[in-house]
Amino acid sequence: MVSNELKQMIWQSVAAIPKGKVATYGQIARQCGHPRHARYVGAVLKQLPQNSLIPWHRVVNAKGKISFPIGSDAYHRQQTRLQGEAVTLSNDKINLKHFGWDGFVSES
DNA sequence: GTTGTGACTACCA
DNA sequence: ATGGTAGCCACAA
Repeated sequence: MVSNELKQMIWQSVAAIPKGKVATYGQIARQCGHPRHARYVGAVLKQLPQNSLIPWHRVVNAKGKISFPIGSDAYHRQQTRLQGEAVTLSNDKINLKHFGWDGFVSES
């Protein structure tokens, strides 16, 4: 059964994202040893309970944007959480550089 | 076993 | 830069 262990690793990886930084689904998947499972990362985050301590809001797509339709409730929720972590957005785009597991990866 | 789905990506016009 | 397309792959029905 792959999904259980993968879920654990995903939670662990997401939880390891430093405050004020963000990572992409692809990075998380890669870090877990499953480079092609970016979508599954999203699926797992979706399953997280609202009271979860996992900082799911620090996970964005490869374009550095929130992976929700702009203006949607979910989008606004994540945006709010990010701003609460001192992360800002300019024109729906994350400003801070992405968190890289071996340092930092330049964006923009 | 087959089909549809998706909080994704990379590539190309 | 922006939008469309084609791979991708676990999961649920």
